[in-house]
Amino acid sequence: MKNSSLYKGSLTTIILKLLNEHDKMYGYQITQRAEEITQGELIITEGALYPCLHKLKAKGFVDVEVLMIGNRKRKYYKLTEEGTRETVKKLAELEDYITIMRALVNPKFRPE
Amino acid sequence: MKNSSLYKGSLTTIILKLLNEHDKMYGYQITQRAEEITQGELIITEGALYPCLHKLKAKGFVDVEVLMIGNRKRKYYKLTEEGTRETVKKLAELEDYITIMRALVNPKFRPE
DNA sequence: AATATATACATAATATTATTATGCATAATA
DNA sequence: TATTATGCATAATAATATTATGTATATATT
Repeated sequence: MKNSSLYKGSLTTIILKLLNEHDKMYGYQITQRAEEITQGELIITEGALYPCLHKLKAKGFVDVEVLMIGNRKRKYYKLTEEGTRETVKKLAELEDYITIMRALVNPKFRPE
Repeated sequence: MKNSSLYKGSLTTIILKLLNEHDKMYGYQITQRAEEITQGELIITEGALYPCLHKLKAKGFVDVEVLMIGNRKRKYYKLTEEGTRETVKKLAELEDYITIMRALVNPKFRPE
């Protein structure tokens, strides 16, 4: 997603955070919301999105609810309690990552 | 490196930046310097390091010089001009990445 | 009415990136 | 003398994502 390898490994964190502030979301909605927030910068591909959602389900981090909208199905994902804890953990990891990368990249942020 | 998938995709950026401020470095030295700067947080494994250095060489981003230290060889890597341009590019990508992740994770940093 | 685009899910083949394990060898330290 | 540190390298495997493809309904455009 984006022509930078840096996004590799951050999709789960992104999805968890979006779910965390929307109560429940379906796959397509997640891609649209991510694009919206980043002003078109972050395109989540389906080949990455759906396997990731299925894995979150398998780990018990989300519950799934299928709704029919007209003749079309939507699969809504909602964080479980464990999923909420995982989100907190992932966000803390992101903070750590940014702190460390900042130190590596900018000598000003390095420890004495 | 570290128990977080977020680092996936950032090794090349890290190495380029370290080379950028050291004139020339050898592989083992890179791992030690990274560990030093991050106070032991960032462990670069050899299985990731050497293939990455070889790829930088193949792309013309570094020149290699083999020196014998006693009976032991060291392969020094030094940025080429193209490698320096690549470093600037990668650092800009890192800034963009951090900006976007911040927006995703913290509503305060989202565009209106 | 026909066609294109958007919505909505899913998976297979492939590529990228890294971990873990292994191998070889010299130098320093306990 | 045995362990740890230094120094390079690669193979097997795992994790993560891209690209391509498939299926289908809904909406907008010509």
